[in-house]
Amino acid sequence: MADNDCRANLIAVAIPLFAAKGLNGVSVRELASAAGVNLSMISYYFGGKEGLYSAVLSEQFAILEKIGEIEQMEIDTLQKFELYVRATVSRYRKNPYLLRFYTSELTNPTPCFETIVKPAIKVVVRALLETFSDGLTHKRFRDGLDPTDTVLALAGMINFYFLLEPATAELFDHSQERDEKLICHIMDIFKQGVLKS
Amino acid sequence: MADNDCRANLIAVAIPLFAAKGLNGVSVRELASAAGVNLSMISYYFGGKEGLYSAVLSEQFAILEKIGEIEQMEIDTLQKFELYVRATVSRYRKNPYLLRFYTSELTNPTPCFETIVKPAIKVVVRALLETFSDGLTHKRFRDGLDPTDTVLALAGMINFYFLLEPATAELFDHSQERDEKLICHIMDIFKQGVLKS
DNA sequence: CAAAATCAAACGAACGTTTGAACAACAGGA
DNA sequence: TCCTGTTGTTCAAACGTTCGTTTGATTTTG
Repeated sequence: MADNDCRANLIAVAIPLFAAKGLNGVSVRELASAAGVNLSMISYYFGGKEGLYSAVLSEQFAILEKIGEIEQMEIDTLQKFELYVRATVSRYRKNPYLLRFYTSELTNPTPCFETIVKPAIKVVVRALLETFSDGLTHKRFRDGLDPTDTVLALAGMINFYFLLEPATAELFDHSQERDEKLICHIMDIFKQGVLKS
Repeated sequence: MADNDCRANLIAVAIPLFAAKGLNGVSVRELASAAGVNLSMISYYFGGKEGLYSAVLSEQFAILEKIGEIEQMEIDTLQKFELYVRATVSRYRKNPYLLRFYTSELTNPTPCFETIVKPAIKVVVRALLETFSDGLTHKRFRDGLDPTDTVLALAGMINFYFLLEPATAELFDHSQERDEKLICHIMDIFKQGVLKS
């Protein structure tokens, strides 16, 4: 077995298992046999099951930090918001497990919530809030909008769509082919609402 | 101890415990000692830990079924949507644990997901979809809106706000006093969007 | 006194972790 | 080239603990 195959294998098989069943739903024996390694390797490389879980979460949420860069770009405010939506969709497509860890930690937090998840979420929220205040100074928005409610509304629209997928897969078409339409619809509702003008 | 105190006590203490830690995160000993009863009472009354969890979920999601009634009302389509948002907010305020079970089952499903959670979600989604098609026939909406994306957008805005609370409580004011403002903001964005007209 | 409810105790199974031996790779000294 | 000691990995086995459930006796109820 090559240099870090054992360690890398464990992380690779741990991602879908932890995502599907949560930290308490997977045993070290299940993880080890799925990776084809001895179960003591988990303690050897990660200091225990929670260490492996923590390593998985660090890797997963590192991707999320890049959202902060959008705010720095020299583009229109609404394009920034659209970029955020597009980045979120492609992130969930590339990594179908991130949202599971995301919401699992929100509802049933482990020690990783405070150290890994919460800071990552704050980075995203702060970037969205700054983008909104950026749009306010450019007078792109109508009056009376609350910054918090507005950015959470946008984030909610896109995140909830993927969160609900396990329950509504038979009801709706959640396939990747519809993503472009979905993005346009969400941005349309965000920008213009649903009323007849 | 009165007639069903033991059984009722177990359900009462199980709600916050299961909501916070999930099915696998709570032990029967923790449940029994929190309820002040013998741990064998769980098997006696519910046939096991999963039976108690199933009883809790049945009770929690029974509340959700009432959403279907909104669609039957003889009011304006947009008032129906607002009623849905208001019912959702007051439901989460009255029962702060429902959303935890909701999202916990979505991300880390137990056997209860197929039997209890999924059907309850479908009832809500179907009611929202019918309300939307109701609005289409009354020509209340602008053209080109996708039914699915539109109702999921509304549901996402309101649900995500509460889902994110554990992570953003220090960043935002999630207090009950802001609920009325929140509802108005969400309905405003849903109806008119954010752009300057 | 029968039936239902409650209890302390024990059950076997599964849990996460640790142990000490076995193994591989590789260095420097003869 | 061979030997040898070291270091880093891997392994089967066992560790003590906790798990969910069951048992059989005891108490409460009608």
